[in-house]
This record gives sequence, C-alpha cells and structure tokens, in this order.
Amino acid sequence: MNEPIYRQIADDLRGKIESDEIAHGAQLPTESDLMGQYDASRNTVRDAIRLLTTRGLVETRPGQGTFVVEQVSPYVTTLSDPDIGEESGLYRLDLAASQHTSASTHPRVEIQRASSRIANELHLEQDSTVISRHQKRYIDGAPWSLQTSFYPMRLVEQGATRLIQAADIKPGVVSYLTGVLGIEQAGWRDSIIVRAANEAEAGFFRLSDDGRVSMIEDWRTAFDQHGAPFRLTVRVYPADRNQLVANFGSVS
Amino acid sequence: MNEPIYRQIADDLRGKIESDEIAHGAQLPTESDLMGQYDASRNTVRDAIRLLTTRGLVETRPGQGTFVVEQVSPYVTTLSDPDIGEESGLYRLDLAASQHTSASTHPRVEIQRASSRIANELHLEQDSTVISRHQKRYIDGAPWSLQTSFYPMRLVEQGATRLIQAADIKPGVVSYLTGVLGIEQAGWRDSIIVRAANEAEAGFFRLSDDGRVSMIEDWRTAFDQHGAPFRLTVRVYPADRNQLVANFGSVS
DNA sequence: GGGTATTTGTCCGTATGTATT
DNA sequence: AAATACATACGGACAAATACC
Repeated sequence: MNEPIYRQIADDLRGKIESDEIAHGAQLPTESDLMGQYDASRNTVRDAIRLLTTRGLVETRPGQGTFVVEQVSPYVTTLSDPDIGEESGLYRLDLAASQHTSASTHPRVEIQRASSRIANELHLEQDSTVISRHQKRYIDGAPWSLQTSFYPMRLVEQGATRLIQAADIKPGVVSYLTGVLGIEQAGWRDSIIVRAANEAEAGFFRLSDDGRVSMIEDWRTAFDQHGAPFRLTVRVYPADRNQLVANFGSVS
Repeated sequence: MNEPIYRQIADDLRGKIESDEIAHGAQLPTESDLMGQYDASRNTVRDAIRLLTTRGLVETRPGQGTFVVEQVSPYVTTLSDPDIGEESGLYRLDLAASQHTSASTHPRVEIQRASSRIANELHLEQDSTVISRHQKRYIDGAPWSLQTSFYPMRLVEQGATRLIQAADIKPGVVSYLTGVLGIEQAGWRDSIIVRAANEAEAGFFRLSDDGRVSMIEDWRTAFDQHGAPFRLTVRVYPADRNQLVANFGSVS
C-alpha cells in the first residue's frame, strides 16, 4: 500500500469538495457513512477528516457532523494608511460592501517595564517604564483583532497625561501628541510574522483549540519628525480571515 | 474529568518546553516512556504529541523520536524596496549575520490566458494573453520562495521581446522595460494573505504533508508613471521562517 | 423540560508496517 | 540482522454535544 488508506480517503473527499460535488457549507457523510463507503474503520476515517481539518477544508461540529468550510471574504487592513483615529473605532477598512461597523473596547492601560524587544523598538533602555494601552477590536460585533500600543513614559512626563487614562483619545493619539508635544508621525515601520495562536487569542477569536488557525502579528513602530520612535503598536489578526495591503509610491 | 487526558499531557509537556526544562532541539521521552510517566495509553500519548505538533512546538521523526523544534531566525523581506535585480539573485535580504547566498532558477516562461483575478490586477480583459515567468528561489541552497511574474502581452508586441525568453534579464526586468519601452515603476501595491500550502509547495519547501505550515502569499502589482499596471508578481513563502517588513514615510 | 437518537470526542487495547540506528 | 521508535489500521466502549420529538 503505497498511499495510506486515510490519505486516499482524504484525497477523494478533497476532490469532491474542490469539484463542488460537496458544496461549501454542506455536510459531509457521517463517520459511520464513510466507514461503509470506504470500507475502513472509524479511526481511519477520522484520520482522513483530521487531515482535511488541519488543511482548513472542513470543520467538525460535535453532535452535528462534518461540514465544508464556508469561504469568507477577508477583512482588509491597509498598512500604508496612517492610524487616523486609531482608538476611536474609525479604523480604516476596505471591504467590497462597506456596510460594516467596527468598534473597540476602551483601552486597558498598564504601566510596565519594557521587554527587550519593546525597548529595542522604542530605543529605550531595557526595563524602562512604558505605558501599555490594550484594546479588543470588533467588526460587526465579531472579534477582529487585538491591539496593544506602547509609549515611552517620557511622553507622560512631558505632558501627555491622557495616555495614562483608561479612556479613548479622540480624534486619535497622534493628533493628541501633536497638539500637546508637537510630535508628528513622520513615518512608520511594519514588521509582520505568522505564528501560532496562544490560549488567550484562541479564546477571544473563538478558534478551535487544535491550533490550526495561525495569527498574523504586526509590529508597527512610529517615528516622529526627528526620527525618534514614539509608539509601538502590536496587532494580532486571525490569519484565516484577514488580508494586508500596502501601497508604495504612486498607485492607481 | 474536566480536561481531557491528552490535553493535560500536552499542557504539561508544553510547560516543560517553554520553561526550557526540555531544551530546543532536545528529544522528548519516547511514546513508550510517556505512557509510563502519565499512565496513559499509547494513542492518548500520541494525541498529546499531535497537538504539540500542530502548534509547531515539536516534530516527530520516524525511527528517531520526537524533538522540540529549533527556532530559526526568519528571513526578512522588505516590501518597501523596489525589486532591484529581481531575477538576478540580488534580492534584498536583511539578516542579522548577512553572510548568506541567494539564488534562483532560470525562469520557466509560459504564455497563458489571464485568470479573472490576474486580468483584474493588470487591467486586462479576462482571457487576455499574458506572459508568465516562474522561478524557484533559494537561500543558502535551501528553498526560500516561489515566484511567478505576469506581464501583459502588449509589452512584447511593443518590443520587450526578452520577456518571452527563458533567461534571466539583468540587471532587472524594470531596467529593461525602462530602456526598451520607457516604462518606469512609479509605485506598487502588495496584497498579503495566509493560506494552506498546496501539494507542489509542500514538496518544494519540504513541508510535512500534514498541512501544518501555512504559506504567506504576496501579490505585488507594479504601476508605471501613467498609473497603468504592467506587472503582477505572486510570491509564496513558508510562514514559519519568513518575516515581512514595510517602511512608510521617514523612518530611522 | 425530558427523553431519545444521532454524531463527534475521548480513551483504551492490539497488531503490523516503516524508518532509523 | 536486530533493536528502537514512530506510523498506520483495526476493534471496542463510553462520554459529550446537538437535534428532534
């Protein structure tokens, strides 16, 4: 037997799904049915389904059955846009049908010591004090992303005291910093990796805890007009329903 | 039993890995050992290991054992750099220790009819003729990314005949198009999604065929000085060893 | 609300195959 | 060739979630 049985079953089912013989959202035959169809044991059938599950083709629902996953049009985040109103729920979002509402929780504000990487990004000494502002963000009531922004404590000491208040800063933190301290956002750098979800993320985004859906993690460091970093924003998105877009130079 | 046994075992092992009680690269106890340690059946132990595997913490090697995965420093691709010498192996790469060599195969050139999405990106009619130039790219001899560029056939008709030759175009296609047709790259748009690897990709990148490692797919559309798209480049990277960086505005 | 049937989830035991040392 | 370790495949039993009457 060159190819294991469970792979043969998985390949056969995959063909039926990709040829639309089994439609999106439709239910697959039950494990019991598949045992009969392929003359295999239940565990072998389940191995086949698990393969399709980790590849994101199907999902199982206890008590109901196994279903072909529905394709969802992804949320699009444009990296080349500055964060206008980044805490006020006005976050820019491109969607084919733009009738969507976005919202975010009030920030949870913490005073922390900078980890090695955070200190490095903000050009601070390690263990420097930073302000952390954490928010959960939703689209149409569904969890969309988790965001934490870090600011050097010097900004508060210089007068930007609203940074340590657990309230939205409207119309945006950058506008506020410009008004209070004259800091302008001259540029930013996004650094993007894909990694497995941790427990908190799996809970918030309601991911199956088998670790199949990975996370897109975006570290954005913002620089002022003197080239000094003044903010680090870490955003995490579920990779299966989000898309990133970046424009450079002149695009139509 | 609130938490299933295999999850308890997985959590316990995860703790030992994250606390470095079991070092990176080290071997886990064998399935037989774990059966004894946790007084569980072999299948239950294997369920626990599978959970850690899909989360990317460990990998199994038949005949050898189960090992904690080594952390590899990711390859960094800077999206905000134009593709200087994009076919000549000079692709820009940021690495801590920059003593690395990159190389790519000679392009495989095909004449194709544009799919719906490709036609849309290049502002062509569907089923228009496009040139496809496909390359495999390596770093230090290891597979790094797959790249396919699409060009409208009108570029060849207007004189850029080297596009349909299966040879590198040095110092770069953009330079060539500028010289022959006066086309300059005024800007570009990157669109990034994460998806499961297909069979060809799993083979090229030597991924385990359990579909655990997903792919980063980057669609880059380049625009000329008149705002017209003249090239679409689709790149695919394994998500577990690649990082994207983008700079906007003025960054230090 | 309760009970029952259906369906997937967990767990066990066993046997054999394949890869590596 | 032999020993070790993971991979595949079978069988059975009970639990948990869901749907339906």
